[in-house]
Amino acid sequence: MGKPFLIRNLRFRIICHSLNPEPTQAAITVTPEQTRSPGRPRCENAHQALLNAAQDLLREVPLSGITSASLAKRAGVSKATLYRWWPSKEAILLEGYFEGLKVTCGAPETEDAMVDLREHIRQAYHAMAGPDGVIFASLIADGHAHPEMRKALNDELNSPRCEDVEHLLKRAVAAGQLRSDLDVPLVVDQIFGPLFSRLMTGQPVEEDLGERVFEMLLQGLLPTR
Amino acid sequence: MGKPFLIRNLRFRIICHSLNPEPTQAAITVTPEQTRSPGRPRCENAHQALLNAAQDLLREVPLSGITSASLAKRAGVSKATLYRWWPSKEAILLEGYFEGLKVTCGAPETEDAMVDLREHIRQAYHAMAGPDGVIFASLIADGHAHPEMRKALNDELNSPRCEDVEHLLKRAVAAGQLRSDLDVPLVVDQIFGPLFSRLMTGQPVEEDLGERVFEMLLQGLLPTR
DNA sequence: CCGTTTCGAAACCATCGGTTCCGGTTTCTA
DNA sequence: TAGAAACCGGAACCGATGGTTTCGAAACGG
Repeated sequence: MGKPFLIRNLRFRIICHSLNPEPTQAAITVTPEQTRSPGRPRCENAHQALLNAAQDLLREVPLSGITSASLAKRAGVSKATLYRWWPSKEAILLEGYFEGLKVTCGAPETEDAMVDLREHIRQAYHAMAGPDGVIFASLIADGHAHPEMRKALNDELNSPRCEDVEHLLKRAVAAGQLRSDLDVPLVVDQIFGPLFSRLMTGQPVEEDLGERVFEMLLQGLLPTR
Repeated sequence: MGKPFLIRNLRFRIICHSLNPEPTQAAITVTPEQTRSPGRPRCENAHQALLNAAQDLLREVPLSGITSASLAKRAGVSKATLYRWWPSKEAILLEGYFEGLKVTCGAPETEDAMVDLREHIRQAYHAMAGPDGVIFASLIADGHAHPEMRKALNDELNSPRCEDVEHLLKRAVAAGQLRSDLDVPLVVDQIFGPLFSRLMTGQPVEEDLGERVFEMLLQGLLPTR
């Protein structure tokens, strides 16, 4: 309950996310080779095996079917070890998920904010089409029962992504490419809202959904004036 | 797992929903007084007490904190009785939730489809501002682990509401009040998307969110031409 | 009075998240 | 070389929970 919810670290901007095989370079560096404490050093194997197991299981079984025992077993590690390094099942699953994210540091900002915006949205939606979206949805759903998890997901994924889009929107407004009286945060909700509604009600996220959403948003619903 | 997921009944169009005290008239009528089977008659008290307990607990404790035991205890009823009439905790919670919905059969269709649309959206968002929205969100989230629950929620709440809006949209299009080339289902996602994104990420749903969403959708993001 | 169905209480079972204990191992330091 | 310190795996363990079963008692109709 009141337990801390530590994710080992991660400090990078995530935009397009999708579970991918190659691990990211997000390892801790606790002051490089500081007075190494005595005793047997932690077995990095076990650590990585657990994180890999988390990623694998997230892809293979529905979140509700993953148990602490199955995690440990899959990693070939004892449950005790798991709980020595992570405070909860959610914590390790989330860290595994984060570790597997494809970190695509958003379209490299061309001169045209609208181009960036379009590409950004396309990528975000694209990453959520298919099984990866279902995983993300499960985690978000689980956040309802585990506030720390929700916070981590918001802080590390949702908020950064929203801020990026806000930034692009403001650029576009400044360039006169969008209305000057936009309620920017609301536009962000408009952009990603359909993604959530699809994911949370179990409807499919088509590949081109993001583009269609954005196009419709731009034009508006009123008849051409 | 493979258990049936029966909700006693309910066959009404729900538009604006929010837990309210007065129970709806949704009782079964098994062919009025058909050959009454022998044996002790079921205690309607216990039934209603359980449904009430479900509604009360949904309002008082987070979904994840409601247990089958607490339900039974609150209703002053044995757990065995609960499971005699409902196949799972989720089933009774959902039925209790449905029973408590304020059934407001959508704005009585004026001549102006746009007026109806606006009112419709306003009501839907209004019902989700505040604690009722959190309850709905919890149930949707829980649907991720319980497919039958998701289906029930979609069939009884989400889909009908979407169909209503689709209908209104088509009317507005026919009346020339909206673009004729609209992707209607996508517009529906646009309209309710922000509601989901707010609910699922734990952000507040402001009272006027629906109106703002709709207004922005109508105008579009492009500078006035 | 009997058969049938319900009810409540309590015991019961399996699962799961999480902890604890123990014996054994790997490292550092003295 | 001897601790001390930290790690590991295995297994027992705990408490909570969803769900079931058993049993005796009530409520009905015939």
